[in-house]
Amino acid sequence: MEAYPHIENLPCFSKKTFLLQDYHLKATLTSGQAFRWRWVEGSWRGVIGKQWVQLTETPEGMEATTYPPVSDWQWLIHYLQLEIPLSEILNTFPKDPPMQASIEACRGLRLLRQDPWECLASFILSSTKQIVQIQQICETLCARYGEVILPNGWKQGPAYSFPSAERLAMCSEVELRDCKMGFRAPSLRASALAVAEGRLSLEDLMHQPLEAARSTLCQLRGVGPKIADCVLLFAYGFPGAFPVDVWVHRAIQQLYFPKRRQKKARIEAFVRSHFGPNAGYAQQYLFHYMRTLNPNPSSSHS
DNA sequence: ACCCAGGGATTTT
DNA sequence: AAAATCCATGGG
Repeated sequence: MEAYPHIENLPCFSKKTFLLQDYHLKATLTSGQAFRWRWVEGSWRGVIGKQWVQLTETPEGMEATTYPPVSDWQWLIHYLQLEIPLSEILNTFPKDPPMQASIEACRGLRLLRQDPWECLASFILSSTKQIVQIQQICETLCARYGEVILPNGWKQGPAYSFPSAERLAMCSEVELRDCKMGFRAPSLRASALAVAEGRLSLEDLMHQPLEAARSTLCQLRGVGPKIADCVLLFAYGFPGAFPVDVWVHRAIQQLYFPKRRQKKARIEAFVRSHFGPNAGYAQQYLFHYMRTLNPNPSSSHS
């Protein structure tokens, strides 16, 4: 019996501290943009690409730990959008009471810049699902079809990468359904095949105008305007993408038109004209504000 | 125009 | 303990 494992068998992590200002880590990681961050023993743990990541808040900012070790941290800076001028963005928001209240409620909330495939796949799975269930489906999918990143990366069990389009394209519809995704299975499979066979280039979308990228995404099965705009905003960073889900719809209705109910077209016209050049950012602040205001939707319809 | 198709935590009855 | 609710896309 050896008292200690051989030193060469110990996982080698790398750590780096980041000075942060105006960064609301919890709101950023739990506001329905990404589905794989978990609060474990005082830190946020997740997987970005093929890196296991642990983020621990400190008085000055944040300590990041990653496996396998890296020397260049640009990928993390980019994912977390650490270096964007947030206050300039917030200054472009409308100076109305709902937006100012939203800023007050979650100042420091940022839009992540996620991998396009993971983002597209996750939001195909998100339709008609609540955040908890989306998390569960993603977890199952990763455990079955992702690669092991770190054998004990979670509190219990290994951390997995998000499965590639190529890997998911090899799955049958039945295998995907078995991950509890129901009628979304054929949609996920179709998009995985389109990417794997090169019929859809997720890189190309980055260089296209918003409208063109949106119409490309909307041609995919299971992708409507809401899911398309989520991908355009959370993976590509199109500042004008504005996903309207029931929470945002409710926010607009209740905060901007409390007197009488507006038709859907009226709401759509309003969001297009009202929120300025960073409408997508504004949407994320409204979304989070609305959820903190009223966490249980069933008791709030009127 | 309506109804359904997974599902499972959360909330209401 | 049982029943209703949530959620957004496509198809009949």
